[in-house]
Amino acid sequence: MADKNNQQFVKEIADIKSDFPQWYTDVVLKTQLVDYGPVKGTMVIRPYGYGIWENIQRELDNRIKATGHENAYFPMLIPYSFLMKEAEHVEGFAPEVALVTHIGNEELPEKLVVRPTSETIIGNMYSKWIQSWRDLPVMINQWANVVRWEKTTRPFLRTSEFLWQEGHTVHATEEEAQAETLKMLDVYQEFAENVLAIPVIVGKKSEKEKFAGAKSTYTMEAMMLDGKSLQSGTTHNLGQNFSRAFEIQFLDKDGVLKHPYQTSWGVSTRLIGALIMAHGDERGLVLPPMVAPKQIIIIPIAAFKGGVLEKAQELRQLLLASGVRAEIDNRDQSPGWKFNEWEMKGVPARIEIGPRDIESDSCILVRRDTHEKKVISLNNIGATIVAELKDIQANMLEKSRKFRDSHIVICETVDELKQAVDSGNFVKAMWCGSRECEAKIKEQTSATTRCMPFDQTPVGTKCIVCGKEIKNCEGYVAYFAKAY
RNA sequence: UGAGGUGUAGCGCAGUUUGGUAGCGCGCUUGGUUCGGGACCAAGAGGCCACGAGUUCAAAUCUCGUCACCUCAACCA
Repeated sequence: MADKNNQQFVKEIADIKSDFPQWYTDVVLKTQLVDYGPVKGTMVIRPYGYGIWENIQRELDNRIKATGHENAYFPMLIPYSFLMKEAEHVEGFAPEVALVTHIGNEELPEKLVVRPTSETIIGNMYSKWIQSWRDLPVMINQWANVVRWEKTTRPFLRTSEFLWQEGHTVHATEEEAQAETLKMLDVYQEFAENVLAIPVIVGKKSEKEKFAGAKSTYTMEAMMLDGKSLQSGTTHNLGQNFSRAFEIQFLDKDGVLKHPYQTSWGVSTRLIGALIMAHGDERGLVLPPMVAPKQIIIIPIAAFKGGVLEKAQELRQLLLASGVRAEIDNRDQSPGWKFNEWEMKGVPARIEIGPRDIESDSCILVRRDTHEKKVISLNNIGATIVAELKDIQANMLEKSRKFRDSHIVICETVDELKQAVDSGNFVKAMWCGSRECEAKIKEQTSATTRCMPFDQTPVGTKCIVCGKEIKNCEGYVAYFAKAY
């Protein structure tokens, strides 16, 4: 386990703001969340990193089921012809799909794609499953891996293969589909804020940024510590695009054969990247208690002295009984070494227990988020720790929210916008909605349209680019930022 | 694909200018002393110097070629 050069690591991450991607990569690798795979852009998620994903999965799966969805599984290999059925979809995905063309030495009669997303194969099945209005809605979710051959990759943020959850629903009416699209965005937002402690900005994607094949796409955008935006989850209203392409039809109550309306929505292992970059500090990761694989690490001091280890084990049992994920680090290393190791890995709090504490029936608690150190009594320790973890979770969200809110700038000119995004801010501005103006901003500032928030209270009267008057809902309030 | 850079021990690097047969730090192993913020002593293990072909008595080092990776640009639900 203890096989990394930590001193070097601390030096490397000393200046977090000036070289964020490097810091990020180092944190990811040195904390042993992930390893590079043998194929370019693939990653091996190590047990500690996977532990985070398991907690994310559990919490999110509960929420997905609570909103009426069921889990299912569809094949990884999809006939290439399926992908071609929806024009925008194939155009969007074809450049980055991996193809299976041979089995052994024999060429396949039809190429297969390794799924980049499952709308097509699921659409194909839905066309067989759905006949009547009584079959609707269909509310299915899948936990799976997908492959997208991006040109450049970064661990967790953009990898050739990643794990995700994709929901695919079918509804009788357009209204129901739109309601589902917005409901799942709500679920994602609540999850991001209460579980990941990451406040997000939600809204609608521009035409340019929407999902290939969707009628409209909604997003939650999270601000990273360097002021760049990370698209952390999306929900799509697919309209009838796929139901027409895959000939999904149902006989409605009125006796008319209709194409149903569909949605899809997903979040991925990218969320782990979001956690790292939204909460990390100069010592490494900071994980919110809800997703931390270990919530409390107990470090025995002078464990070779009689009674210390026994006391630590007793303490751990008390915490386990209170539902706290607690572990003892009894490795043969100095205490200081262990403190740094577990801080780097982001464990929300640690407990030190040594001969002095045992005498006074207490222990020392050190929080990862505030570095606060205090003596706590061993009496009723389970309840004390549960409350403390709850406070850490809340404090992390609060801290992130303050950071985000203080890095949103309202701008009225492109120059202002450029300066603001260059110094690590999100920009809120008026936009006429034209593709030309959107393209100009990207060209001149390298910032992109992140979303049009639901709250459209105007922050000006003219388009930030072309200066056109915006009135009567002809334009939008939009967020702009550099993005990962 | 455009421009630049790097390949030497598990990780990070020095050595290349001026050719002489392999080094440093961390990590790892063993034994001992330690343990409340990255402990110390001693003894060890570990390398086809990216690959290939030249030049030379002699190549990590010089020449030519190949491959891989990284950064920036471009691309990126």
